[in-house]
Amino acid sequence: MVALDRSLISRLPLFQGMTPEEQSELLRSARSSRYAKDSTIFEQEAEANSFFVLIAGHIRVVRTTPDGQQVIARYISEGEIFGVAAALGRTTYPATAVAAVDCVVLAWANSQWAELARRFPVFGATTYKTVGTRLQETQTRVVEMSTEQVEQRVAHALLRLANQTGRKTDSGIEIDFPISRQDIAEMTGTTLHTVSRLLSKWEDNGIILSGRQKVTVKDAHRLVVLAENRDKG
Amino acid sequence: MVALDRSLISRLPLFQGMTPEEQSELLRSARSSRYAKDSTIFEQEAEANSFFVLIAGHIRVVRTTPDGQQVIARYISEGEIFGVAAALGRTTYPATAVAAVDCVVLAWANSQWAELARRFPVFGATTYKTVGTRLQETQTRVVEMSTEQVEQRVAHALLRLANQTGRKTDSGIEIDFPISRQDIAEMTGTTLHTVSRLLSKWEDNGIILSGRQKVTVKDAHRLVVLAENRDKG
DNA sequence: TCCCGAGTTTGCGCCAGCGCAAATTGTCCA
DNA sequence: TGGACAATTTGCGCTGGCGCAAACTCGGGA
Repeated sequence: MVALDRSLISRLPLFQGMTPEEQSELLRSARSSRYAKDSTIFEQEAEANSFFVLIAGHIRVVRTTPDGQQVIARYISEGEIFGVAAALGRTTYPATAVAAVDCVVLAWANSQWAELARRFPVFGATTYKTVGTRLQETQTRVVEMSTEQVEQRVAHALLRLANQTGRKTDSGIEIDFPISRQDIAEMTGTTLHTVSRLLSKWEDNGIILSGRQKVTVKDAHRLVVLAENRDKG
Repeated sequence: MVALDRSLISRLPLFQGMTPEEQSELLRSARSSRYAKDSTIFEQEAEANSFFVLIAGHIRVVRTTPDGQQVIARYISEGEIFGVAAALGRTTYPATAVAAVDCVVLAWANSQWAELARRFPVFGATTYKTVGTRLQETQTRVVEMSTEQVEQRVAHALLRLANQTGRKTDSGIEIDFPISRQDIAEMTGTTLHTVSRLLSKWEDNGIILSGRQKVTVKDAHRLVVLAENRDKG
């Protein structure tokens, strides 16, 4: 359990449009915890008891196939709600959530969902909207997997990461958490080898900078061209 | 506009748990229409004014890429709600909905959503649950596209169609609406040529029967083996 | 009934990207 | 400071499935 200042959460969009009193009340009904890098918040197939809001850090949501292959469903950023499929009728978590860096998380029991959604309509509405948005995004991903080459998909993935979690540095936009070639492969449906080859090429071309578990986008514009073009780069 | 008997809808799960009076009221606030085979219910990118429930028929939901390629997002069956992404915060439809056969559809103005969800909590709850389920299903599809071979994906797609919309005939389970090789290709991220080759092979092996825009699953069990096996069939 | 066109089948060549293997490099910990 | 290990890079050969092209075949409308 972690003591949380209200100021930590009042900056998050999810809690905008609530009075300070409401924010405090919402906070009181939650329990908060820290998760160390690489620790698991919840496990696929486990009984879903809680839903969560990420206060600080980055979380990787992973689906594992029966034969052990992993696919990254999405990364969760600060202020996002997650583990809610359960609040929408599921009884088990459909994926595993792992802290990509040290994280701070708020959790509520699922049984509180109806009550909270009633008391804080903004909260409920935002959640439904979020789920709708994720459905759209996931369908977009299906379209990409169906119609694009690997190079385009990887370019798209990097651009998305840079937009959502990018941190401006003097050499470009750096992805804000450790991410391996394998991770990128699991986001795009390819192998770490192919990702490595692509990143090497792009680094030679001055489009990105990369190191161990690190990618910096130097020239987003050219990456967009790669992502959209149907020809070779 | 089509005159609708309440008995037409009272059998649908979506309207279970409502009193006959509520059902009638819900019906009165909707407008109903018929759509001929191949006609469009709504178009991708168009302003989203309404959401819908399919009363009879089958609807194909399609996403088109900027360069004109199509991907089938899903098929809608009787009793399902669709075109709701708008009710969840979007202002335009993310896909195009086309009648796969002659259809009967109920429609409500988006502006009625909040009111209806308030008056008929079951209706709202079912919808949110549906969206959650579709998110799961779509993510499953991403996993399949990432980890499975084309043959397995096509087998999975056929099994899903057979389960959801299959009609028992004396020779097996027949998919209940006209579906072309091209359609199956757009569901699985491959080409009609590859689908055709697979179906031919499976027909030779006695697993399916197929004709023009028609597929009948004769031996679902062997299809499951193909869908799950990592080896060749 | 015949004809036309959409839907389907099938052959052939090719290549993007995978699988395997081995070398290389950065990082953390003792 | 020196391993030791994890992450990354890179070479090489192979193949699943795509693209193209052509032939074929239903089914419905004139």
